[in-house]
Amino acid sequence: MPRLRKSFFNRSVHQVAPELIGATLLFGGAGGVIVEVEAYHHTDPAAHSFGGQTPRNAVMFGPPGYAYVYRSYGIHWCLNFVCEAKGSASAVLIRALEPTVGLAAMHRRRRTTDARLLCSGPGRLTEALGITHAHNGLALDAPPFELRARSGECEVMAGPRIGIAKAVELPWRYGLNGSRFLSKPFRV
DNA sequence: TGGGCGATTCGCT
DNA sequence: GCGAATCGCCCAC
Repeated sequence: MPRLRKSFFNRSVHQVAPELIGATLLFGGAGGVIVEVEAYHHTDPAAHSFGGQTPRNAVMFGPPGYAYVYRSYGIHWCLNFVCEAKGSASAVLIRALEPTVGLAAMHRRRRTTDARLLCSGPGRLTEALGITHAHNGLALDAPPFELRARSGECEVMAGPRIGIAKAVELPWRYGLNGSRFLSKPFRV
């Protein structure tokens, strides 16, 4: 499994997002296989970067291959990977993992014994991995991040994104077909 | 300077 | 399935 380098992210979010399904994401020695992501493009009304650069979304306007972490609903942290060329302000939201590594630490941080509730949702997976605003802007190809490309083929589903009010119809949510660790099932 | 809102989760029904 | 919890960010005043 080759390690993902910054050049992997220096492409269209619509290429990168489906290729992240099946890849392995580790943070500080815990994590698993990415089973669900969403693409956000700077021309997209639902993207944080749509309204221009602000202190909050500044990382999205920087070079690709870095982590953009923001707070959602005043409670949860959400993890994004910055994509495309510097200034294009496009990113992939990581929505769910199949937990495989560091299970004990993730169960402790999530205070649950149910493996399906560890990383099945953007806020859940950041809590399980211990990711917060302190990690905003970190490079994805250096510790504590470790990203590895998927080893074989896998069946990727596409569908509408979740929890947004604008551009609801765009099918920019991607998931691993049949995974039990999706935050919500894909409509067939 | 203040009010409204959000890429969510969880518990209760 | 539904609604409360909860607060930083952004824009309008």
